[in-house]
Amino acid sequence: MQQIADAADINKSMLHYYFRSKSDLYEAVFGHAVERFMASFDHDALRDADSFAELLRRFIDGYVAFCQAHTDIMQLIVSENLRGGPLLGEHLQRLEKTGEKAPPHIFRSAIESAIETGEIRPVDPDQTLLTIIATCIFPFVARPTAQIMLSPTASDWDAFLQARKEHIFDVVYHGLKHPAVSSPPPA
Amino acid sequence: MQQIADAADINKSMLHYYFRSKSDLYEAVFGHAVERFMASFDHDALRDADSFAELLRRFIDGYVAFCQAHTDIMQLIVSENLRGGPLLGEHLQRLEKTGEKAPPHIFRSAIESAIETGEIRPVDPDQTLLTIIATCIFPFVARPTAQIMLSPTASDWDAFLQARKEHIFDVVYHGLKHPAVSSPPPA
DNA sequence: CCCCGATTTAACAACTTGGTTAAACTATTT
DNA sequence: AAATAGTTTAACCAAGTTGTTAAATCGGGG
Repeated sequence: MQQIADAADINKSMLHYYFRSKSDLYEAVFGHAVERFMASFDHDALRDADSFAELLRRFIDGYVAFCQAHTDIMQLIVSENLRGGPLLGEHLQRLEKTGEKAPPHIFRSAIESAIETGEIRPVDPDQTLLTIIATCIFPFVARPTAQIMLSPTASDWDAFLQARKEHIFDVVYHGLKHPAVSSPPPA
Repeated sequence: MQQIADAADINKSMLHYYFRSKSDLYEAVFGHAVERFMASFDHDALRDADSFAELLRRFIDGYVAFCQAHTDIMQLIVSENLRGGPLLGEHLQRLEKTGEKAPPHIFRSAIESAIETGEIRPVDPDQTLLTIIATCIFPFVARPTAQIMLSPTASDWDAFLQARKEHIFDVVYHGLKHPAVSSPPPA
């Protein structure tokens, strides 16, 4: 608490004044992180995409960029997940009530639409969503290992991420789209 | 240390007797976890696969199964990664010296071969490896969130993982293989 | 001007932590 | 039987933890 107060350039007593206990403080911080994290699913560029391919590309770009810019937030959320995440329940359900639709649900329904129009193969939307998120987030979660085992050194990390966006889109979209046809498959 | 000693059903003094300090103990445990984790890349079933598709399928099955059976090991490794992983360097390099080839490298060269034979498209092996690992591990890293936002409740978690193996193979292999041709592409 | 909330300061209490120490006891080996 | 390594017990210490308390200080609005 002392260190937190110092870093925030306020007084330790003030911390207890506004946040009764350390766990209260953590919960507040975590709630803030969850909101920002969820909001990252839902930026304007996603709304005016004329194809699923375009939507997917923008989603990947935005998502990786968010993790890149706010590594701390992402780490906090992953960390809470690793712990078993007792707080996740409350906060996620709170967001589902507040916003009409939780951000990831938007993308999921986009997947379902794309299946109906025949742009992509019939896949499980949940699994697909998880796959996309996983490929975007994981480099940040396992960054030290990735940097040791794969080629990228710390210096060209940004370049690696740039290439990653393209790779994810490339592999995932090829993995989802209908093979060699652009129209819906035979019923 | 007291709790650890109790859980191990030994005496607290014994812990300091064998492991001088808590960080020594942690390092030993972590090293053990790394070895087991790396070994999971390298099981016999991988060696006699007659196609990249079969290799990929077996790798995914084995990897998800490992995470399922040894969640604690995986959590420890991910956790250390999140912390910035100062220990990862030593242990990973130690393994690279010991074993002739680090396990993930085997799979990477398999990707390269499959590219040469034309079974799959020319993709970045590093990125591809990271993608496959990410899709396998991430459900465990983000399990609480996944269970809240996606359909699976705790009871059918195993069924979800079973379906996940198939989904990963389905999407990733479709994403990698050459579209509609089984022979190498025109030079 | 005075009051009141926000803020600071500093000391303090209760408790947990990692780690040490010394003495006694046990089992095995020589 | 004697020596030795492993093991237990229990008390203890220094440092760090969260959290509390009370008094002093500051700043603005009625």
